[in-house]
Amino acid sequence: MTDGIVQKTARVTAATIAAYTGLSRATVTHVLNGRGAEQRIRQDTQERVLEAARVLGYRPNASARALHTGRTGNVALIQSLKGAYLPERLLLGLTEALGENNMYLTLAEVPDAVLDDRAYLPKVLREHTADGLIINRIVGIPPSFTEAVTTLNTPVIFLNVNRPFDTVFPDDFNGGKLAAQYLVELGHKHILYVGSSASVEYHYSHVDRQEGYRAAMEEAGLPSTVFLLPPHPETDEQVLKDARVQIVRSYLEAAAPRPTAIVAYELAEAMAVLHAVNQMQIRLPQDLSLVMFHHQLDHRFCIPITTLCNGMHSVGREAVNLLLDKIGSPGTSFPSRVVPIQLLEGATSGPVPNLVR
Amino acid sequence: MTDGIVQKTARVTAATIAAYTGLSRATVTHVLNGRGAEQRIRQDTQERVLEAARVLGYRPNASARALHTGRTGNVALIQSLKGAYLPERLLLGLTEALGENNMYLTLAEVPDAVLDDRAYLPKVLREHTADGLIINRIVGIPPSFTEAVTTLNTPVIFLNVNRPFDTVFPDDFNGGKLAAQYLVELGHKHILYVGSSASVEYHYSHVDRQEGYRAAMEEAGLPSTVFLLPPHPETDEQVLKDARVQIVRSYLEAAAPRPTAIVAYELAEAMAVLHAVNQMQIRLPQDLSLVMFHHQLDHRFCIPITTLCNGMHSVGREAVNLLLDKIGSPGTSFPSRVVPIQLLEGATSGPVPNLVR
DNA sequence: TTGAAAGCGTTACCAC
DNA sequence: GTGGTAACGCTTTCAA
Repeated sequence: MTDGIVQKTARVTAATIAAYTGLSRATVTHVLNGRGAEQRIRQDTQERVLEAARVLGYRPNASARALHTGRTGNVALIQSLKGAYLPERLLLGLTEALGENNMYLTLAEVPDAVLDDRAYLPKVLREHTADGLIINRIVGIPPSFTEAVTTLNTPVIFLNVNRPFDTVFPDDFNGGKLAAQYLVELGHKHILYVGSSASVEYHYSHVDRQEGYRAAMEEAGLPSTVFLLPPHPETDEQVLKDARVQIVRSYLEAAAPRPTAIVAYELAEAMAVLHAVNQMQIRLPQDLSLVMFHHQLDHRFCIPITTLCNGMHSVGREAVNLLLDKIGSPGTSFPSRVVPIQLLEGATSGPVPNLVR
Repeated sequence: MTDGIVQKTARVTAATIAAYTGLSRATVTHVLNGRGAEQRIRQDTQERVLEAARVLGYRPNASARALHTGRTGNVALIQSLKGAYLPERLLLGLTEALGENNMYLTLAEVPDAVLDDRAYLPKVLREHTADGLIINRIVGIPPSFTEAVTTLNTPVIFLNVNRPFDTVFPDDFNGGKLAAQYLVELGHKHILYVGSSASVEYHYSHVDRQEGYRAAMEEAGLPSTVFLLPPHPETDEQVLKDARVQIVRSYLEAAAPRPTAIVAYELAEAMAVLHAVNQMQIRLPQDLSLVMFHHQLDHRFCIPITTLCNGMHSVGREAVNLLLDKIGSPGTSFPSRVVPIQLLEGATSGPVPNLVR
């Protein structure tokens, strides 16, 4: 039982293997890193090393390697603690692409207070922890923060904001066009866009989706109508008092002619429409088509809402590619990558009702 | 302009500061680590060091520190790539609690194929990358994987599975009880539990929620009725053909007496009920109360569904606490921590209709 | 083929 | 108060 001795040993390093096999540290690491053949190390020696590593339960120390290579193998995702937009698909795209490059994603959430305080930098930026940074704050990034980050001489890219360089974001303008074009194609003439009001400055997509819709309607020679709901509530108390269903209902009841199709800014607006329409005995998709922007065709909704999918999986993958490019050529700026939005047909959209056609 | 020289220098280390200030490396690190007073270093010397660090843009190298201290400051979250259950609240709880301990969360998603292959361990387990591991696979963890992980002599805990030791999970049994008790309290006598069938072996909560419901009904001297839907679809094509709304509707139309309240296993079941009920002109909450299990009172649903909240934020925080305990006393097993489920009242539940009362 | 040795940046102990 | 120095575990170059 040769391995009885080492069973409980705390740390197994390359040196442990060297001692165990009676070889030198260099030989061991050569074999361990697959450079055995290159270094013309005897086959049986190689096997001896590998076997020892297995028996001893050797696991290379990532910190030590990082110290030597200057690469941590980590990418940090930085975002605010509260207002984070982090759909699973995005996370999946990020980790998947990083995994393919033998890297990890480190989550570094930052309290809003810290983000806004010019003087204070979060720990992840004060240390040298990651080979690159991905900034995923949706709401306006304070310029002071952006500035602080860019002076850091660590490669940085941004996610889901509209910037000309070093950024990955979905093509919401063409997404808006696509939504309208799809409905026009189905024969709809009265297509309503339902957005959310107070948020025009909040995120570029509020503008872009709407503008895309307008552009497509104009191209089709159709009138565009935009209806903005009050911003959706943020606390549990507010949401209980929320009257958006009522507001949509009043609007639709008064609308003449009543729209036969609706483009909703996102899930919250689509749900307001859905509930209002249910109360009014309007059936989807027979009487009304409903499409919305979302990050996937959500299976949990049972009756899936036709979705303009903002391709968060691709956004994640592209972000990694862009960041790796930046890590490869430090200091260079790359043009932003705009990810197309795709239509995923659900069960809430169809041809225009006969009545009108 | 003294800092003109160092502007573009690639790496700034403690040695750079030492050279810049003309002090020794030791003095510099003493000051940098706040041991200045303790080491009785002159005030102006300290300021000189701090100023230099600021000017030079010094950021300590985490790998070097990790190498020395033996602690990486990272915790790895391991889960399958596809079937991941990762609500934002959980992530928030994890990163928040880790942040308070100056640690980071590293995401290591693992392809299912790898998880199931006995021989192959994912990179994150083959290396020494993190101080502890959190395993978050919902569906049955292959025993071979669990075994491989526990022989790793890195502290490991599990999340959202039902194990007696080293695990954090929500108290779904008492959650089920709470759901029923709440509705009984409101005067309901005919309370239906709607679950999902094929998944009884899939996750303990399928059993526990249902059993909790049964127990509470029995205690109240009321009959319990369980209706199981076919498992919810996984692909976009299947979801379009999904007939669960129809199934719920048929069931409710035939039910005598018709339930006045429903406990849904989770969002997918609640949505099936919601759509069916809408089609049948049954109003929530006047004619029917609906509650479901979920990780938060979801604001995007506009009409929020009364929720049995499985406290993912607390689960995340507790998980970190437990893991830090394990890191503190390696080798020890701790009893699992069961996080209570809380009722968040939405707009879909209320007193039993007068008719019956 | 194998071994010796330097160095990555940090910390910490021990002299001065 | 301050400075030298060893050690953490790994990689890599150069000799033997």
